[in-house]
Amino acid sequence: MSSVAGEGDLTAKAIIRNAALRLFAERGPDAVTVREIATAAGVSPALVVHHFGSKDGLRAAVDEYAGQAFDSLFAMDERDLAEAVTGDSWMSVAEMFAHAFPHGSPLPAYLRRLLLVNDPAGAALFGRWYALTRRLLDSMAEVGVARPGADPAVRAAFLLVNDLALILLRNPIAAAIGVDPLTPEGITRWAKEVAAVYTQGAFVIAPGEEKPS
Amino acid sequence: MSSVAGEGDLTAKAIIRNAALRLFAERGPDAVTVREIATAAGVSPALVVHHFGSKDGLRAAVDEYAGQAFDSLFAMDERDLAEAVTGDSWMSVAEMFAHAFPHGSPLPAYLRRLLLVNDPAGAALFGRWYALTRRLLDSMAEVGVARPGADPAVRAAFLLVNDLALILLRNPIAAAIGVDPLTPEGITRWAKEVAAVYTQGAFVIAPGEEKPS
DNA sequence: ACCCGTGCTGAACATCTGTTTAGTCTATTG
DNA sequence: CAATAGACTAAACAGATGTTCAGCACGGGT
Repeated sequence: MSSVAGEGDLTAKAIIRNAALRLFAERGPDAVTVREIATAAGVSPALVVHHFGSKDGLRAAVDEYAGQAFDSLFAMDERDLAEAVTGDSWMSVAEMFAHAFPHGSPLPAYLRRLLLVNDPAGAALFGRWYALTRRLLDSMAEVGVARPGADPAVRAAFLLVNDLALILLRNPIAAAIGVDPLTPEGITRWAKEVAAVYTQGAFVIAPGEEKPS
Repeated sequence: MSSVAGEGDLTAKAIIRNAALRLFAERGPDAVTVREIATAAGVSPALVVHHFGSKDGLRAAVDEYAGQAFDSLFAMDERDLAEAVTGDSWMSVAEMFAHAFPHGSPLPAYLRRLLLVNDPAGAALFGRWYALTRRLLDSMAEVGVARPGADPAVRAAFLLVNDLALILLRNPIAAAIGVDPLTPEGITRWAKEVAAVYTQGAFVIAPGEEKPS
């Protein structure tokens, strides 16, 4: 009996990749040894380099695998863009995450690593999401459901990073509010408050009392 | 001539700590070797363990040093809380960061690492900032400059993580909007848009068209 | 003058790392 | 059946890493 249960009839190569993905997401590729990955996958260390050439090859394979998962999410978003514009409300990246990835998936944590380390793959992903956010916001402004704002470039970035912050700071948030915000219950509660702030605002200024500066 | 210039008459121990702080912030403690730190500080590898006992000891010393820097920021915020409540506007953590730490300081990147890894020190820091945010928000609501919101716990977390996201995603944001948001110019442009969203909202709903679900 | 503690170093050590090598097992093909 | 190919492994190897050790320089106290 290997240490991996429930992997079904996956090929050993896939089992190794999955184990690496999970370990990389949790602790980062540099802090994980080939021997650890091999043990987690229930194989010998030599087999992982047999299948992936080297640890860097495995890292690349995991990057590509995760990238495809994120891109499929991205494509789904693209497809529903028109619906989102005319539809009822703002569908956040975090909501899509919570909806698309089953509980316990290592992908949110992997995305966190990707964005916070200065990884070019993470920068590219952020760039694509930013472009999408800008387009979506423009469309919504045309229809009249979004205020354009004085500085659309910054506004789009603001809305996007607010979204990503939920994924990046998932654990501290969970500790603070008492519920994991990437679970169905958590994301519902979170989205409700986000919608309130984005439609009604959070602060009040007496008319004409703009910041002078 | 050592490789370190402008360190003045700092003690060697302090020079080592500063070099370690910078390297840890950039690449993470695990990816930095004792020999690299020693070279950057212009001393021998043996001296760093002579002063700090071990690499882990150095890590702890750097953690404590950075923690004190963050806490001083925190205290400053606490002192100005009353002023902030009655004052003109929301002073974000990011604004305080941009204001308090000179350009090129490794501390923002260090905070990023602290929050990224599931470090208890990072969790504690987040917890303190969260408590402060809640208190601040309550006070502002009493005075009437902030809407309380239906779910104050979530709303405070939302506002806080939006703030931290600016620090965490500094580099991708800079690439997207073309200006580093932690520079004086960047933070001004950013804060203006944040204030607009927080006071006027970003989206419009026709009255009575609340999300049904 | 002597000693002693402190800052500091070069060299060595033990361990852990990614990787290689030689070889076993198993299934498929001729 | 023999042979070939690919999945897989145990053991070893070279390099890097954290750490230790023995000793040097040097300043202050007796």
